[in-house]
Amino acid sequence: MPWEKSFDIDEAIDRATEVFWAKGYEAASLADLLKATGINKGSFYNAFGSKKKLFTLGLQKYKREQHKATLYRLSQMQDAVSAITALFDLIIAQSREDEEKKGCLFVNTALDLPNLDSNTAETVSSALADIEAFFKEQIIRGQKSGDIPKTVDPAVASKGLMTLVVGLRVLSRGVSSSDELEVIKAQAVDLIT
Amino acid sequence: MPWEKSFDIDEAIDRATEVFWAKGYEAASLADLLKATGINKGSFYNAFGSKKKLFTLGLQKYKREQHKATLYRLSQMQDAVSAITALFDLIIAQSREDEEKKGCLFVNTALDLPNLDSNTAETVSSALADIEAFFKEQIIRGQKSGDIPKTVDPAVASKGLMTLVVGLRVLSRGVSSSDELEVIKAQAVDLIT
DNA sequence: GGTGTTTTATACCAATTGGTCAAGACTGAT
DNA sequence: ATCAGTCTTGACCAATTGGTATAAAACACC
Repeated sequence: MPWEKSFDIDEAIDRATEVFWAKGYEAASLADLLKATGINKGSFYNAFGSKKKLFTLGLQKYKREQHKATLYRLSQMQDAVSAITALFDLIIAQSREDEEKKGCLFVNTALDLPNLDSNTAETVSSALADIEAFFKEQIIRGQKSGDIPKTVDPAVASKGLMTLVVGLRVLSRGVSSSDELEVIKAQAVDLIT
Repeated sequence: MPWEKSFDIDEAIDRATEVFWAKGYEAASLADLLKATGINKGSFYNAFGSKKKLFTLGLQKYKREQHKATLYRLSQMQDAVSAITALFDLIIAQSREDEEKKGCLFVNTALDLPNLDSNTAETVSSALADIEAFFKEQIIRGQKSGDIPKTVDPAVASKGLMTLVVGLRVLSRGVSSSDELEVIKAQAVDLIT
């Protein structure tokens, strides 16, 4: 009976998320979002209700489809040290290709948390907790297989590695070059060997 | 001959900087700045010329009066390890007292660099470079006095410590509790012992 | 061909954005 | 007392903010 939606809602969310990602929630204007998604203002509010709802939607979609998927893929690697270094390599590669210097959606949002709602805070916190948990699991796995010394404290080192990731993504937005990011990766490797 | 300014310009800059600090450059509205400084719009433009100029002014003033002064004070401590751990203690203490969750002015600005001018980028980069240089000097000093093992690479570890500081300040804005920040400090100490 | 729905386009809204300007208020020197 | 020079004040500006409303047109199913 009804007319099917003529635009791909999922793709519209992705396009909008990229705008939020690059500019931040506040600075991403409605005009920006409409241009990026290519849909009309009326359709926009019909489909998403408000700017904030779309942001929340995009954040959760990203977490589900990109973030978790990436961590899972890395956790399937043969050995723990490879999995850990692969995450750093991935981030550095992304930074190198990231011409808009968007950085990381979660880190960008994390720094903006005091100006956002508690709902968002929880999503971001749990995303970062996922990264920490990934590191912790890999460290324990590495210790079982003998690749990582028992002297490393998984709880401490995993939080340290997560913090390095966060810092890395900040620096990648205009402070440090790829070469410098490699040094940080070297430091991360030092932590677990 | 002229009528003296009825407000303290230095204090106005400080007040304004706190607003930029808490909200970011874009999100800090003119109305916010006027309310915080307590001066009138006309006087504002008469004194500072524009929002951007005031931001630049505040950033440089902060760097000069707070940032550099703190690093210098810490570098005067008796031993290198104390100096390094004192910086982390200071940051954690600041985070605990920071009820507005402002975080760090430079880190906040660093993450916003793609949306700001190259002038700002340079100021922020050099502020972070100062932190890295501080760590490097202290590590070298610690190695001379035998407090820090020679196996530590000053160039790598100093960048690692700086990255940890940056990450810490992001997490302090709503993700991690003070206790968790202490764990990160423990990781930092591990790096140089 | 209706019916129900979604699209587009446009106009509109109050509030806020950063910024300007002229008029008046004040001071110190003459 | 007056004058020059600076400061403060408040009105004013166009543009933009997120969001609503409304019309007509486009479409799919029965």
